[in-house]
Amino acid sequence: MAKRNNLTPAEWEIMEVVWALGTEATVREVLERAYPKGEKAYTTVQTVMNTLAKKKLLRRKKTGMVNFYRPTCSKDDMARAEMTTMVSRIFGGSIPALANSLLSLDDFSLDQIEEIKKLLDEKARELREGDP
Amino acid sequence: MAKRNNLTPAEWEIMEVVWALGTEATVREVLERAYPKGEKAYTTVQTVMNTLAKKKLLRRKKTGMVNFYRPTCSKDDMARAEMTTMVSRIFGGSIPALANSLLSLDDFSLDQIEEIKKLLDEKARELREGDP
DNA sequence: GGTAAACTACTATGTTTATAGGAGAACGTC
DNA sequence: GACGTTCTCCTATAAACATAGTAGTTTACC
Repeated sequence: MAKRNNLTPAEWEIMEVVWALGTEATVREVLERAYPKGEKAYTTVQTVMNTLAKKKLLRRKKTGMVNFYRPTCSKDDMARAEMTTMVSRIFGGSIPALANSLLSLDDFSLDQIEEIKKLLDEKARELREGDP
Repeated sequence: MAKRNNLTPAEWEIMEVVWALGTEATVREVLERAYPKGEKAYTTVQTVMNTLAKKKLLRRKKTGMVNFYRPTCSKDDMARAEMTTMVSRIFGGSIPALANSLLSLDDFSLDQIEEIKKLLDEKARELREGDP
């Protein structure tokens, strides 16, 4: 597995847009999508995207004079990585402990609980069949 | 000013120990518990604890010449806050989305699934009794 | 072929994080 | 009552983060 790269809030904001844009994106595209009212400068976005490239979360390829950036991993992958970090830092590696905290976040309806239990059963079945 | 309070890794490390120590703690106690082999300097721990006090996560009270620090919130509270931040930043505010990501973590075991199902049952019982 | 637009690369500033050293005050002990 | 220990407070450094300006290069158009 790759190395431990956690994203800053600004980096997340940019990555969200890159993921949303699909295959690849230029600085200008990201800028216009993320900050249509000019909330950030072109060069700011550029700098963030370059540090993301340095962190190997975007791959940069120049075509003509323009750099195209393409994500090296999916948002799901990144989310999982972030979750893993959180589980280990905050919940001592215990996913149930996180789940417990999650349960107290919001009031869950009985329906939601049932639904999650179904998901868990499904996952359990997968696990049993996957490596018996 | 808004209460924008997320903990850095170093701050978490210190808070963990303070919580573990119980009611209140001095810098030296935390130092000895957290870094028994002198991995960090006394003043480093002190600085972190002071920034935690500035962030209102520890309350500082001087008795004689010694400062005693006591947490202003529980670890659970803090974990919840962190989770909330994460849910909104990464999962667009959707707890189910987070749950889904959680389920795809690869070190998810059958035992853990059982444990979480128990938690869900408990929560469901609470809901039925508390909210008829 | 000159000019404006868009782009890149490099650099800069201010802030936060992480770590720690030094000066000086208070306390216990002999 | 001087001495060493332990504490606080203030200050300092280096790295990372957030934001952006400048200079110079390429392209597109008239």
